[in-house]
Amino acid sequence: MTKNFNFIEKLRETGLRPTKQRVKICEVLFNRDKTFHFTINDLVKKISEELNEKISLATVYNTVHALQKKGYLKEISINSDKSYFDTNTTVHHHFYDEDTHQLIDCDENEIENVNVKNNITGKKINSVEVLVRVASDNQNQN
Amino acid sequence: MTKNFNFIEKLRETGLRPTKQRVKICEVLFNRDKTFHFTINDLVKKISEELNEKISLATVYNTVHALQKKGYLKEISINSDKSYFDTNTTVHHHFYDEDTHQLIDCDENEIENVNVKNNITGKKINSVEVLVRVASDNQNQN
DNA sequence: TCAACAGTTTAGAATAATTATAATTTATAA
DNA sequence: TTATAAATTATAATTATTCTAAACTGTTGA
Ligand SMILES: [Mn+2]
Ligand SMILES: [Mn+2]
Ligand SMILES: [Zn+2]
Ligand SMILES: [Zn+2]
Repeated sequence: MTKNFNFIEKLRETGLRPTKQRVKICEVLFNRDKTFHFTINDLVKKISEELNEKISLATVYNTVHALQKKGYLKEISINSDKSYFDTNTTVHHHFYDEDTHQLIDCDENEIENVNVKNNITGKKINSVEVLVRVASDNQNQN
Repeated sequence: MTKNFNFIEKLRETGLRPTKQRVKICEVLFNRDKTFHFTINDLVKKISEELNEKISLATVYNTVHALQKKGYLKEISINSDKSYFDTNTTVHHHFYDEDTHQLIDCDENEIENVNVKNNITGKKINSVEVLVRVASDNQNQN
């Protein structure tokens, strides 16, 4: 989904009824310039900040999963206690800021092609992604 | 912790009292040749298979976290609904089999050094790890 | 246009992983 | 051996997520 778009048409095209809730969620997610990395909770917060209406938590889950299934969102796992989603659905690499718990896309040219020399027999490679964990310089472990 | 070891001494050295439960868990985890990737549930299952005594779930959680804090275990996130732990605590890469949900270490030479050209300013890189997602060749998406 | 029907929303219950609590037990230092 | 702090345990609490089932809405075709 591209920014500044008629999400009603876009949703209909992919077989999702363009309900009020879905259109609103799409606007929050896709009407932006940069990739958006979010948890369900982040999204719920954004919705209540940017919109008047409130959308039930179940609907936010339903819609995010529907959009993911249609290929408009991608799930990212960095932290096992909650799911992150990503409006950038391409195979790409991330920085993860361990201080702020923020995910940031790597630019194409920041990491060169990762070459996997041997694969597991009988399996095909679906994706090769790099996670770069960063933290502030003055480390204070306990 | 190395295999075939006196875990009583090893635990004491790191300031953990070598209780019966901890020693048993260490034996299950570290008396093996290959890296062990496991969920808490996997470990509980292994314990009840390989030992007579039963160890409470709370103690398994406590011990795994204690060992992790001391640097004998590493937490891996591939799937957001449960935590994986890894007896290989070095920075290394993984294959993740999306069919069987198995994590497998990459050999050193299977992926060459990943070069991160730009970093986020003010941050230091803690780790650079690759996740290769694989699945059986005959894909059946829905 | 508008009824019918499938698809969607919703509140709330259920589930599952994990963490907290608080009483009991154990390891160890004196 | 005893005192004390640390660890274990059963169980309750928490949190993210999914399920349920009733109410509601978007769409289709008469
Ligand atoms: Mn965690
Ligand atoms: Mn998942
Ligand atoms: Zn991203
Ligand atoms: Zn590993």
